[in-house]
Amino acid sequence: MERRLVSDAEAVHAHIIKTGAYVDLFVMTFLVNVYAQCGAMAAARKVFDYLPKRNVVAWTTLITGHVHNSEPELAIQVYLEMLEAGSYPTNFTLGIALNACSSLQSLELGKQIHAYIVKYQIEHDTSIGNALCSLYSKFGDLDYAVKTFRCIAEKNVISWTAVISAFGENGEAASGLSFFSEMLWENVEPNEFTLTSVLSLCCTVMSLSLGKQVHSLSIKRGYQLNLPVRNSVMYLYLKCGLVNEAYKLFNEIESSSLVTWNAIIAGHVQIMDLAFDNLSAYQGGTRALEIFLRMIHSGLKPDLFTFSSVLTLCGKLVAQEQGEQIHAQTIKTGFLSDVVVGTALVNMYSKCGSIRGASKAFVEMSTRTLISWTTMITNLALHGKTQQALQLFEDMRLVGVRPNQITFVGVLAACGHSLMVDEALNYFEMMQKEYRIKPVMNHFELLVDMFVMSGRLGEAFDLIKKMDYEPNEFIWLALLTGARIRGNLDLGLYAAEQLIKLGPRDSEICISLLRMYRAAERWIDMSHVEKLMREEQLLKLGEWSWICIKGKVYSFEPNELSCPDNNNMEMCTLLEHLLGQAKTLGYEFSGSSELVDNEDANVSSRIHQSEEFAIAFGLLNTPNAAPIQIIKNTSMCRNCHDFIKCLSILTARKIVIQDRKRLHKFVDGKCSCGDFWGLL
DNA sequence: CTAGGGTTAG
Repeated sequence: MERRLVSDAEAVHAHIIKTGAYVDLFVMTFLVNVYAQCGAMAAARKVFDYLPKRNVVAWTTLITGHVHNSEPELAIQVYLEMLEAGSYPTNFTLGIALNACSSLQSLELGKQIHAYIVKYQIEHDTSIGNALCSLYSKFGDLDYAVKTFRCIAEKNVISWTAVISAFGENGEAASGLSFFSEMLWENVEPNEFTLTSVLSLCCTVMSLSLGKQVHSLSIKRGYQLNLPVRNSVMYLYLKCGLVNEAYKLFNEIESSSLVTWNAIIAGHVQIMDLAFDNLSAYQGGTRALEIFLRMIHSGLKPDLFTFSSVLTLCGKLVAQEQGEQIHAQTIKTGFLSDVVVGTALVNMYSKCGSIRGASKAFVEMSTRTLISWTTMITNLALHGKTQQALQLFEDMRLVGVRPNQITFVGVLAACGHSLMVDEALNYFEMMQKEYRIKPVMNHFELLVDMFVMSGRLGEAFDLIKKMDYEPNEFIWLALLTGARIRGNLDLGLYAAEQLIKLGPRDSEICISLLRMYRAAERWIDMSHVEKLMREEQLLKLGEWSWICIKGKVYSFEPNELSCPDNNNMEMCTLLEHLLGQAKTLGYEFSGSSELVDNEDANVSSRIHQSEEFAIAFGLLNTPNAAPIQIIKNTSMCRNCHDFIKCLSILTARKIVIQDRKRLHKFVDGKCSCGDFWGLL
């Protein structure tokens, strides 16, 4: 609704006085509402205080005004004042009072009001039931929210919308969608609120086909110009990869709101995960940064949604410089005190390679949620800080925060870094016995990896057979590689067979298969895989690295040192020079890049991996002591890894590389990954 | 004269 102007309210007020209508209770209650709707609560209260008489509608109007103007404490105060004055609340009053309870985050007060409702046996009333449903949903009690919904005698659109969004709020999007079909089955017409909510659920479950149906339904119902509906559709399309459709909607939205901008930025950040080997996804990241700057330029003020997304973006672009600028802005605007923004900040520093910055941000948070703790634990694990991660996990339990599945993924990853298999198994048991958490695929992946890495192939295989999930390619690949290295050909070939059944998706998997078959002298299988690589065009993942300097992203491809062109002459010279120096430190080119696995490879035609160019570019374009921060879409090879360890000594720079699988932080000749980076 | 749903973030 359009926000009214105070001057309009005053004009109405003057008119009422002139005509003498101020003696009329109905008219004056209307005036209270008018003042409330333009945010002038002091004036609203003054009019209320001069009312000739007070009835429950007048009280309710005042309470509603306070709730809508984000003054829930005052709303409850007035509600109590009303009870003291001897007025009985109606279903309208109780509904808005329950609303005040959820903004106040006071479940206690909500329960008191609920008790009153039960006492007078009015929980079947539609408006009361609706309010109760959304109250319990906001407090995370989905079961109770559904229960109250079921209690409603005559369910209307609002009841259905309330329960559908309750599922969304509590991470049960799929069930929410089945309630939507139940609603249609009952012939209840969805409105723009329902459709927006449902579109958001489609987005969560990434169901483009259903989303498209809902989109056309919303057009059929005449909501194609409704802004929230359009925002949701745009976000859905973007997140599902229909970038052009999303842009079209974005450009068509004339009075784009902050939510529109936030959604398009967030969507870009989301699709960066969609295709790691896709350059355009990363260009999407750059574009998101540009859109953010454009938004600022247009005079819109970023809010907590903007800041959370953009901080995540900076983490994904490994763009610490930008991240620090955003950090400063969150301080200036006060949004840093928001727990989601704080958590995003922790994540940003860590992903940029600064675990100290992350710890500092974490310690300085005034409140922490489960997600904040989990973020910090997972990131400590990412940096190879096993003991600190496990200690933080204990701290978290000590302050009474209950871990979830993802927390345990972080804990197991921390154990994995130090190959603490038995400790990991203890935590795995704790998760199931003490916390009744069902293991997910990630847990099995980490455990299998750990077993394999420590040579306990039998236990790895037993675990694979025991788990409730179909083993995925990661699992089989880990087993295959471990078996090959340990010379267990039977097990390795079995894993290879399973991988073939899954249909290898990329060249890294194919290369592992080739190695396995070569070790087992299975020449026919080898040629089969080679054929597959040719036919499916899996021969080589396009390989890139990126570096972000001053908000601009530069990308690099691998190249031969022997054929510099004008663009890379300076970089090639620098690399050549550093290569020579590295040799004096004992660096030796092993002759074969693991990715290429080419027996003909020899020292004279050493190929520079893309990250080396990115590093050279960084060295030439950043100040002396600045860290070099890079992203790479494939896994690093060992050869490059050795070279970059030397570079960290030679250049006295911190070098951070986020590759396809993990974070490498090179300082003084050492890497945080501990030199084994899994078996992929 | 008063209400009860919605979009974007970690």
